[in-house]
Parts: sequence; C-alpha cells; structure tokens
Amino acid sequence: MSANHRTVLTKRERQIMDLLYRLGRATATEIRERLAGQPSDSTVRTQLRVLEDKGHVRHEEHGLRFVYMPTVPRHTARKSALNHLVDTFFDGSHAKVVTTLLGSDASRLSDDDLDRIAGLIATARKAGR
Amino acid sequence: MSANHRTVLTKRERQIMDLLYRLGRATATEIRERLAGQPSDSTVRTQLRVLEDKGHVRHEEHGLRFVYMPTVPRHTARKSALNHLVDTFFDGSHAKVVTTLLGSDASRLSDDDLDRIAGLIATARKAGR
DNA sequence: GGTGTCCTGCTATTTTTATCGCGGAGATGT
DNA sequence: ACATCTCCGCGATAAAAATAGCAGGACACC
Repeated sequence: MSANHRTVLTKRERQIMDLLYRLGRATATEIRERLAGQPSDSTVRTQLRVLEDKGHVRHEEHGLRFVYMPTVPRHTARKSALNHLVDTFFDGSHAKVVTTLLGSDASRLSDDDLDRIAGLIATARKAGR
Repeated sequence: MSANHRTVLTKRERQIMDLLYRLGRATATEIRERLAGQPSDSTVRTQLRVLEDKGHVRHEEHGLRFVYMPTVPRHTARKSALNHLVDTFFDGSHAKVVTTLLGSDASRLSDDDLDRIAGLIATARKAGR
C-alpha cells in the first residue's frame, strides 16, 4: 500500500529522485542511462514502481510509455533540502550560506544577478525596521 | 579493507554523518540518543566502525571512550553538499539560491548580515569588471 | 497472422544493510 | 579480591534493498 513520503530514501532512490529533479521528468530508459553501474532496465523500472508506491513519484502515460516525475514540486522539495543543509552545515544561518555563495569564485554572478540581490537586500532592510 | 570515501552512504550512515557535522564530534552514546528508532548501543557502534572503515569518520580516544568525528572537514563537506544541491535544485545557479534565501521570511537576517552581504556584492562588482 | 520491437509488471534471488547478543577489558568502589 | 559499571568489538542473524529473468500486451511491418 502506498506509504507516506517521509520515509528515508535508499541510496538508489535518492539518485533517481535527484535525477528527476534535475530533469523534471524522465522515462525509465532515460534514467537508466544516467545511473552509475549499468543497472538493467527492469531494475530501474522496479525501483520506479517502488518510489511510486512510496508516494515520491508519479507517472503519466505519454503515448505508449511512462513518463515519471516527482510528486513533490521542485520548489517545495528544494526548500526542505536547503533547510536541511543549512541546519547541518551552516548552523541554521541563512546568512552564512549567502556569504559562502557570494564568496566562492565559482559563483560568477552576472551584473543582473547582483542588481537583483542588492534589491532584495534593500527590501530586507526596510522590512527589518 | 578500508575503501574510498566516494562510496554512496546508506540511509543510516547519512543520518550519522549529518549528526556528526552538526555536533562536530560525538561519542557513540551521544549519537544513539539522537537517532530515530532506538537503535541499540551496539548497533550504533557497529555502524561507526563501518563508517570508519569506509574512511568517513575517525575517532580519538578521550580517556576511556571514543570520540568520533568526520574525516572530511566541515567546510569541505559543506561545499560539495551545497554544490550538489545547487545542481539538483537550482539549475547550477548560485544566484538563484541566494535570492531564494534572501526572499524567504525565515531568513530574518540581521543588519550586520545585510551589511556584510552588501559588502560582498560590492566586491563582486569590482572584480567583475 | 506471423514476427520483431518496445514497453510493462510480476516474482524470485542475490547482495547489502541494519541490528543486537554476548564476552572481554579496563576502571572504580568496598 | 571481587562485584559492578561502562565502554568496546566480534560474529551471527534478521530485514531491507538491489538486481534481473521472464511473460504478456500493444504496435508496426511484411
């Protein structure tokens, strides 16, 4: 019977969910192609069925084949993932994450991005007082 | 035989690693107290031994007891965790994460934080041109 | 209507994880 | 010296996860 989502995901299940969140939607074959360890098609399908049973994914029938996608919308899932990460690695401080991101060379933010962020800061300042 | 770190962690292993990253360091008993499902002491110790064998944790002997801690320093681990999250949920865009964080009510950044972030933006602007 | 190609979902099996009982080693107290 | 307490790890077992073989249905083409 279908269970709640809150169950902790297994290794493979997480890999698949990550893939689905990156791709948005995918067929069993597309997923298999991107998984490490050359699992068989039937393996991946079994896993998708399990994930569906657990309530993490659903599928639509497109023509002949099944297209799978997460049940929890991306922006919801990412919010909780982000919170978890903030709690685990950044002592719960959003500011620390922001400074880490801005400080990293890898960010390479465009001028537009910088403007947008500056705008948000201005807003936060107003709201804060 | 001790394996490399890159192996994917199991459910429990991840829970334990998260705990260790939150706490910095902990004894088997401290960890057990915080794990869901009332695992026995011996269970937790076995798992710590496995994690140690896999190279994810190490222990120091403090007096009579073992104190466990991650082998990979927090700031390194969190960088890769953050990258993974950015790739999976934010299309690889650091800016999107920042705007999400700043936009969220939950952030509640202090004025100091805002100043610091504003400073980083100024720096980024200079570097950018 | 036979044959080949995709796709699906069982179900069974192997492999990995998770769990814990038990015995031992040092400290401590009486 | 002996009972007791606390912490350790080994080794065995139970439980869960990962894997894949196989049969069946829909379609397309000859």
